[in-house]
Amino acid sequence: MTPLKTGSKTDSKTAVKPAQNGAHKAAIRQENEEQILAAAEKVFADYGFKGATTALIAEVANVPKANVHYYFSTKEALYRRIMEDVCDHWLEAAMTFDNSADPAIILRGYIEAKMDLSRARPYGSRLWAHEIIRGAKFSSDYISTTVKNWLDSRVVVIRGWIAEGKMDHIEPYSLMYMIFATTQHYADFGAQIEIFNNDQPLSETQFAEAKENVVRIILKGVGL
Amino acid sequence: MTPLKTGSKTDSKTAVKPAQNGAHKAAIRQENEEQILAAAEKVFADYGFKGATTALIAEVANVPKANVHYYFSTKEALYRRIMEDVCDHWLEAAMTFDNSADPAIILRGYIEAKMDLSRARPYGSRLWAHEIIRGAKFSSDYISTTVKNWLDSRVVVIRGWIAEGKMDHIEPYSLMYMIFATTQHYADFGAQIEIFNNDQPLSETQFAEAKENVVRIILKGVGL
DNA sequence: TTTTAACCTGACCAAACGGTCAAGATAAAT
DNA sequence: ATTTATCTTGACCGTTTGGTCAGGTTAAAA
Repeated sequence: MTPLKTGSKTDSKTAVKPAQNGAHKAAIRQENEEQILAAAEKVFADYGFKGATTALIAEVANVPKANVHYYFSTKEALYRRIMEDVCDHWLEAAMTFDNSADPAIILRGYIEAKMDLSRARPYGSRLWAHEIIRGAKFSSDYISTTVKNWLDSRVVVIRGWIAEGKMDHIEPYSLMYMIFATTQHYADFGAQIEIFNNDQPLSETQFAEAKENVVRIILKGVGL
Repeated sequence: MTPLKTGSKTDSKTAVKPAQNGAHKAAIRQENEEQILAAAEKVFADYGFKGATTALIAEVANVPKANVHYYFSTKEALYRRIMEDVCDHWLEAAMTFDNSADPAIILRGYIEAKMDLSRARPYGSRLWAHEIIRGAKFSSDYISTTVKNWLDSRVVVIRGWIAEGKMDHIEPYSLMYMIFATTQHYADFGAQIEIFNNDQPLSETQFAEAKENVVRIILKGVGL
């Protein structure tokens, strides 16, 4: 049933890439790390840091448990590494919220970017949810510096729009929390939405419509 | 430091209530159950089902671990019991979404009720979040029957409003998901909001303002 | 007062936990 | 061909886990 993992993997590798200056070893490392990281992201997203087990991560990654510890010294190191990845992706979406264009265009772009991120990397969003629900033990520094600075600067931008009469007088933090909540909801509560949708995941069309609805309600809601 | 728990508790009880037909025993049971349930709700909310430990629940409840198992046979039984309580409270809030009045009044009432519930019982909201993030293992039946029926009936009501021209043509599910997400966010992501709020929990005034902002954005956003 | 039923809990257990390690396998460098 | 460095993993270890239980205490009933 189960083929000889190491053997077959090695064979296919050497067949494709004939040992060019240590490239094979590097490839092995990269592939295993990616496999373990992907598995860990899923398991941590399901059970949180405490509830996740290295044994399950190893099983999902399809490697022996000892190999997980060969590439990542501890469970916490693995968790932190994944949190970094999640934060990097969040920052990418955050970049779309610049100050170079029309408020409606900026907000629409940011909401759509966050919704797309939720759909593309639901495990990352859920992992973040676990992290915050538990009290942001590992990431309070990141939130109170990077994220808070970013958020506060966006709040200034929004206050500017309000002062210029471009949108309604809405407390910017409330608006941003609303965007956070709504966009991440489609990842974090995906299981619930799927049940409501007659046990079917949202289709691409449905998701696109949901995105458009969210954008429309929020933009109109703040007078844009 | 620590007073004799059983002794002092018993004394105060007998002093107040002189053994009227087994009332004392019943009171002990009720008090212990409540203490354990409150502790378990907090611990499960922090760590989820798998991550929570009966030892920690016992510690928070200030009873020996064996006593937890005396009142609740298994960890799962305890978890299910708390989930029932959470669902009951959710149903109460759901009741405010009836069909007897003006759409704006109904939606405002429902949003405010959900926000208030989030603030009054944040642990319940977080527990629910854990449950759904993990894939609704324990509550998929409840969601696919009770909650889905309720939601579908509300969707019909909203479609009625749209047909009558009372509000914009918005996909009702998107709107409801938005309300779910936003109202629960203030409980589930309370730790994050607290950091953004300069490490201070939202004051009553701030929370009231947030509530009003949410109501205004959504009502205006759907054309009410 | 005696009996009975409920409550209480320290001590214990098998299983699962995160993590270690020695010994072997593989591939790069010499 | 040999050495060296990296990758691989079954077996193992101390701790924590959910759950049990015998023996005790307390309060209600007889």
